[in-house]
Amino acid sequence: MPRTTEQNEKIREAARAEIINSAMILFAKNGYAPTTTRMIAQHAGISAGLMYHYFDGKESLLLAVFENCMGILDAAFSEAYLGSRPHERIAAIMGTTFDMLERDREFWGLFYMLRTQPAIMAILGEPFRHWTAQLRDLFITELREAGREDPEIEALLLYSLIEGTIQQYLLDPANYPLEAVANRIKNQFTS
Amino acid sequence: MPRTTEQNEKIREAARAEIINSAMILFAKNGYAPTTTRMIAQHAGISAGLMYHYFDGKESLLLAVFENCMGILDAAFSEAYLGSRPHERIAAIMGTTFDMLERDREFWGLFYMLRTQPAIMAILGEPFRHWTAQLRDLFITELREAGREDPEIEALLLYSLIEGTIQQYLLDPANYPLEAVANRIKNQFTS
Amino acid sequence: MPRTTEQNEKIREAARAEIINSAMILFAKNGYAPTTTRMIAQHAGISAGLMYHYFDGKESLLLAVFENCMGILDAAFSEAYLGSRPHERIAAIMGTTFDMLERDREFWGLFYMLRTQPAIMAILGEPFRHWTAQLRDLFITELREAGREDPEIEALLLYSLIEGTIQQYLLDPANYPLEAVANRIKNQFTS
Amino acid sequence: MPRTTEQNEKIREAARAEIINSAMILFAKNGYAPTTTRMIAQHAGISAGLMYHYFDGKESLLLAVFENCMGILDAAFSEAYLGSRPHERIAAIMGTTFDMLERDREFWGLFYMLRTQPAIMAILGEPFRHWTAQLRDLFITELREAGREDPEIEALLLYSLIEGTIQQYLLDPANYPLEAVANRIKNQFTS
DNA sequence: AATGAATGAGCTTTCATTCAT
DNA sequence: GATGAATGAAAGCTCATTCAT
Repeated sequence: MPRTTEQNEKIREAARAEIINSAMILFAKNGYAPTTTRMIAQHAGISAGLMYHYFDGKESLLLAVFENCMGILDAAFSEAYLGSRPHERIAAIMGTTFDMLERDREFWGLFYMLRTQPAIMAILGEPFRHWTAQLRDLFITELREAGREDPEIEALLLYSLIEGTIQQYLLDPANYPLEAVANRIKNQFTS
Repeated sequence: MPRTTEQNEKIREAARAEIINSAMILFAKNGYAPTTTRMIAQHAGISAGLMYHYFDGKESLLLAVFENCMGILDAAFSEAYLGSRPHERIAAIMGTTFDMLERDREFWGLFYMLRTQPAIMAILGEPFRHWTAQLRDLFITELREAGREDPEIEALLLYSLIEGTIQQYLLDPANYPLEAVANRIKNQFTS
Repeated sequence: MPRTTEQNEKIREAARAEIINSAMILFAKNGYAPTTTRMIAQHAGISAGLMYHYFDGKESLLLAVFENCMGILDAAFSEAYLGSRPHERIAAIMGTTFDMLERDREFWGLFYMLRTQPAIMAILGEPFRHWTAQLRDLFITELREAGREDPEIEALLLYSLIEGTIQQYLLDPANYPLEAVANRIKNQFTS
Repeated sequence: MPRTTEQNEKIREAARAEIINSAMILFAKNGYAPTTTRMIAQHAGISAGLMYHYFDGKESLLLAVFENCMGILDAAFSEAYLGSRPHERIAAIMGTTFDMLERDREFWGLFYMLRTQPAIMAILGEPFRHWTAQLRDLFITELREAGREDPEIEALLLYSLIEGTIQQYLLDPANYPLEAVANRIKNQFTS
């Protein structure tokens, strides 16, 4: 008895997700180039060839991985945004960010690994810049409404602080006083 | 009659430098893995095999490249440090950093590309962490002498600001107001 | 629909055998080092890469070749042993050996080529010494039961005669009176 | 002051001998293919390029090595031959052979390694066969003069015994009763 | 005679991808 | 949808050999 279209769709979706998930884990651990498609297939519990039913190739999978990253961040930031009141949004987003950072370092390692690769940015640079701009605009709006002067520059500073902090934390998580730094940043921008 | 040791030394030094330089340019442009040893040799104007007279292999060359990067930064920062008076050192180092950034984006792209690659940090992580710690200590000393309270945390914030700013500038150099941001940071930490 | 495990097993076994066979022929003809993996693949009628699905590398293939050699000899000697009565076993084994020698010189050329290579004996020396010892013990038992005095030394002499004869035959098969020599040895040890 | 022709000749001869000697040692230890010309040059204490003033290439050096081997054997056998009386020559040559074997295993390992290599025998097979024939003829003459019947076959048996014994000794020198075997062979052929 | 920097062909090996089943 | 045998381009690397000095 052949499967129904619906069942097939479910299988497809689950398999796709599993492949992306495996790729994320392995890319984060080893980097993009050193991770072979076979490693991904094995980790996902499928055969080497099946990957090509779901993705056009390794590069296509990479794109999906990056989109997945941005999707995860979007969801988290949207939730933080919607769940917070005006003037508290920056704090909410920062809180979410640093919570995620502590919970899932690999995710952020992957994220920064991807965005510093020339080959990857050549493909994904534009969507990423757009995504960045949106978040920055949100900061600007919040800072302006909070009555800060020069909110454009302030937003950039805030963005730099967050990114820089993430990177330094990742360099040596055991010894970095993430909480103290996070609090200091929050105080500075949400007074 | 064979060349003198001195002549050979000159040849060797020039060739080594040329190879490292070519590798830096190509790694910065394409990333480490996508850059082949043949590409490097061709760019350096030498044969494919000669690279292996000078380096044990591609990984060994990468190490040399990273050391070269740190050497360049050390030289620049040392000069800034020695050429400035106490209380002005942070400003001097920041000035040097942002000047270098504008003059040679590729260099910084390479630098951040290297330090976000798991495979690379597995080799170079320790020296890099050490190097980072030294710079941070310099910041702490300066901030303490300037009478700032909590200089340890402040130093981390400063470090984050600089790193984050560099990365955002690199994401979209044409539209990033580097000077304005740099000035703002300087004002904040050298009041 | 994918192949069944059984089908795959058949394919694998056939391919493995074909690769080993090709390697034996080419190693025998050219020696180990001068035979390239490409030559083996071409002779086996497969692509250059497929060899690496079946063997870990060239050295691993060499090991398989040697094991195959010993397996062939074991099978032949076992048959000779089981098919002969006590006191006739030495003659049976010698007969088998010299028959094989005339039928397949390359096989023996390969065998002696392998066991005189230092790099190869570094890997295969131990199993080979063990294999040799077993055959010698069989000789000793037979000679003792035949009532010869000093069967240990006699066994060594017999072994030397057989090996030395094989090597001299291989040096110039057209002119070597193998049969006469073989008969003489048989007479000497099975009187 | 330039060197005299004579001095040059001396230097040349010494250098040639040193290169051959180094090659013998390294070929014996590693085999022909795995030994690089650089290893030989280094062992001989000369530069990589200089070897090509003395030999046309690696293969040419190999030829010289084999000729050197045969020369060493010739010298030893000639001495044994000339220093012994008729009817004692086989004993003398065997004595010399087994003495040399115990004193310099590597030499014999090299010798058998070379003569079992197809690539080498393709070049050196003919001279070697000739050399072998001469020794065998000497055996025949001696055996005939000693009144043995069928001296041609006896000579082949003797040759086989000697070669086979050498090879088995080399396989496991520590445990092989060389002296006992040698005595037994001597008794058998010089009664 | 002597050096060692330089060459480049060709090696083993890897791996994204295809395809018969 | 699923398998894994098969492909072949291209990678890193070695090494006999050449050549300017």
